[in-house]
Amino acid sequence: MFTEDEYRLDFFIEEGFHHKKCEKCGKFFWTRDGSRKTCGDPPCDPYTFIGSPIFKRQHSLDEMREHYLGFFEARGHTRIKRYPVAARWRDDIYLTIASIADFQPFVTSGQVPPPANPLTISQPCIRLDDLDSVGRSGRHLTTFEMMAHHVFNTPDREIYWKDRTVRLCDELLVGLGMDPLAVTYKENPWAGGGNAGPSVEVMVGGLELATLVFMDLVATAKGSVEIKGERYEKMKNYIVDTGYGLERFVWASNGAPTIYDAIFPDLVRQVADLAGIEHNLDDPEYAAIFAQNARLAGMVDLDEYSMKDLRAKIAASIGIDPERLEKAILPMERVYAVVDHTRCLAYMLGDGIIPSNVKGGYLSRLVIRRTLRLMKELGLRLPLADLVQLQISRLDYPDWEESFATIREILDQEEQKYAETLEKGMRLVRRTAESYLKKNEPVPLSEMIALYDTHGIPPEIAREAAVQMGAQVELPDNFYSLVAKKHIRAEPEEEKKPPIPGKTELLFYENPFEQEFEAQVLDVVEGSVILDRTLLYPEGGGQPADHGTLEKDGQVFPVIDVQKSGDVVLHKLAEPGCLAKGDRVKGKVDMLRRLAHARHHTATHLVHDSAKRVLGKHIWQAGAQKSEDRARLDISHFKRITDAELKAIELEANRRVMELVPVDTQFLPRTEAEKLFGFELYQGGVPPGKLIRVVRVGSDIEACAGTHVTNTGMIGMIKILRAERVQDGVERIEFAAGEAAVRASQARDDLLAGASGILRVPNEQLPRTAERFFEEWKGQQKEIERLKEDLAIARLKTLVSEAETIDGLRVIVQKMGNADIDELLKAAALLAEEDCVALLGSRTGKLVAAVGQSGLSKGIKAGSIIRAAAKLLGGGGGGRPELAQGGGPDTERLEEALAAGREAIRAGA
RNA sequence: GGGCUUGUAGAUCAGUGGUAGAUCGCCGCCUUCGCAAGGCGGAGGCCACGGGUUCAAAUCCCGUCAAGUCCA
Repeated sequence: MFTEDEYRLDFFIEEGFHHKKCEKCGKFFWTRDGSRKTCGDPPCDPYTFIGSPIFKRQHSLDEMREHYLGFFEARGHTRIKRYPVAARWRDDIYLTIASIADFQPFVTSGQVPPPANPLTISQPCIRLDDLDSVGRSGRHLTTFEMMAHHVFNTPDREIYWKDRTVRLCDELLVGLGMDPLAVTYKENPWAGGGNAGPSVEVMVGGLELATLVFMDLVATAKGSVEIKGERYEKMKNYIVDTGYGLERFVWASNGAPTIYDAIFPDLVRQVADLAGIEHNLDDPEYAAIFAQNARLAGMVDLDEYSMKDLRAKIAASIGIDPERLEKAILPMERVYAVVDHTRCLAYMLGDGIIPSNVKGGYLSRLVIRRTLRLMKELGLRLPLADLVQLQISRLDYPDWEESFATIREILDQEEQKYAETLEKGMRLVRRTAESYLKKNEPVPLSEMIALYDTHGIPPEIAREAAVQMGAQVELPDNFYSLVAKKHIRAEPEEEKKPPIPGKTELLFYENPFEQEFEAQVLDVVEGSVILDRTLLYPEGGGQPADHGTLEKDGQVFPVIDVQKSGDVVLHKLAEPGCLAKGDRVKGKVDMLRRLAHARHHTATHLVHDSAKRVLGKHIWQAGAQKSEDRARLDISHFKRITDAELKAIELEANRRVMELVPVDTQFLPRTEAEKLFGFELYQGGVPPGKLIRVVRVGSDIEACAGTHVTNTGMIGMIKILRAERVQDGVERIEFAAGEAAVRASQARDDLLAGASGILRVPNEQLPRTAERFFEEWKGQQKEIERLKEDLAIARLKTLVSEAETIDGLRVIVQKMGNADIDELLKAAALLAEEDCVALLGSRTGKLVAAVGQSGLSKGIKAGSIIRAAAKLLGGGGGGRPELAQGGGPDTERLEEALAAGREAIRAGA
């Protein structure tokens, strides 16, 4: 924990702040108000700002954002554009959950300089953790803007630290008209994401307006500071990480009963109107209900508190019937949630998150389906896309309006998909309910979990349908946590190897087609050779490692793998231990392999660019892998790529090849590159480092560390092989480039030639002929069926006439030549209809027995006959009493088998 | 990335190793002035694909493809 000194700032002393301990929660805080006894945070203090705003003037979201950014700009901060809500630069989170997330991990770790220092930003963030509380608590949002000022201090240069941070915050608040006595700064150590530090929560009127974090600790095994069970030690760099809730500032400025009424009153009104709900906050009695609801909901954690208890408490405090309260408030809670969720969707889809059943896309689908359910409950009949469009037209992002046609298509499709899922689900529910109804049992919990977990039917909907059919349903309150329990499992801890120190000079960027180089062995680590310089490309960015050789004193050692670790390149030799530290070697690159990789790599950029042209701007790379003979590119797309689109992409890509476009590569400072080209640079992930390599092929510009050809003409040809759907929302395009493309085309020719050769027709007639053959084959199959039946009928007379009489029954035991099992079955079944007992066999080792009415009444079972007979063929058999089949491999013993069968019949099997 | 589920007639689904079924839809006939309903008859299935186990696979096992769903 942190000592009091961590928080004893000059500012607090100069301003005459009192350092106090909260009477209720025991936490320490700073206040100008000598009479204050509590920390200011609910539940120690209730909301006081509802109906009596904290600030002197009411602000809209845009006004407040501008005021904030302008304030910090005027005080030496550089204004930074927002980052996307899809955190594509991170592999640990899907959504941007805080402004500091923009700068993790490379800026916070010091590997990359910040875009500006100090800086200010208003970052839209999405958090779905409290989804259930949105609309109900009066304060939870899925989407909010975190306004922030950040400082990245280094050992060489401190810009400012705790004191100025708090001063700026205080100045901002007082400047907005806050009563200086109203604010408390509550001490609350912060930890998260492997970092920690002292922090203060800024509380006014019971509302947490901001959190000021002083990140100066990093998690280590043997650190000297312990916070929340983890050990930390001091970092060299220390970071001011602030977060001011834009929406809360606006709420505080107008004192509306809920945050939703404060930040988008117009949309709340519109949606309420559409749902036919009168939402008149000018009515004091009505407004009081919502105000009291928000005040009390603000005091409790909804997760731990049941809605029913809360409602009862609120109803009691206002003095109305809980049912009346519920009736007044429930529809509005849904309206609030719909308005919030549609704003969330505007951001998600606007920033290119394609709904899917996995990863980040799943989160957008989750919100979509939740919103659709809410809309249905409210009786809203309009398309979801219309509501999202309202949100988009309200936000100042012109490019979203441009791409709205795509967003609408995605939403309409999702709406339809969900309707289908539910419809399918309802049929399943009805079948399930029916089967339990028959058994006179309630539908068990395990079925309800399966319906939700496996088929996506929310338990509430399932129950309603089942109850309608008269079935009982078992559905406990903690349903969702029971589902969650099914999924819990331990995360395997991945051990990260520390990077190897040192530096290998990379020669392949400057001289992409040099084949030979000289170098010195710096070290040998675990059988891998580290050189001071190399032409061999280490695996990375979906491009496999170069192969080649290292030569010393005329001895040649093949290199079978090349990997990067930190700034050094490790060359793995086929026979380790041949080279030692200090050796001078001559290296050589396997140029054919390298060229194949380079062609595929540049081709990947072209295919990506062409896909964007053909399919739309929502296309993002979701992964890529190259090899010598093919490459694959995964792209985000919301429906299957059609054959025609695939051809169009192929043609576009080949046009770029034919245009002989030069491939331009250059190293640029990261910040400058981002400014010039935006986040579209980062298709293949975000590389670390101050300088990033920008590869430009015509209109396609990407950050990429791979080796490329210098002109698209060198690719020669791109042949798309196929597209497959790797997940909902992600399509994979496989293709070959250069020689590999030629070979792939030839392989297809071989397929075609092989097929048309068999049918002895020219290629052009292949489809027609294949179809004719298939149709004829089907027809002949039917004809054969019919003939077998006719044959069986024709034989019937002869067979019946050869019947012997055993124990008063007509018994037929016969060989039927090469007849197959179908023929035997048909014949035997017919004989049974004639009231015979039949045992028929064929030279193929198949046996069929059938027993007619009289035989059955004597207790003769076809299965027993078959078992007795088939045993002699070294096989087995079985079936029903009236018809059974069997057989075995010892076909030459058929006579004996039939005889044994006859014996079985005689014995009354 | 992990879990669960599904693929059978045009549609919805039965079918737990032994001759592939039901309902709706479709076609024909009967009935009717005509339509709907009804009655009788019929067509329509590489049981997703490829392997394996077995005397025998829609059914069991493995893989591939297609799809649904929950979670991180």
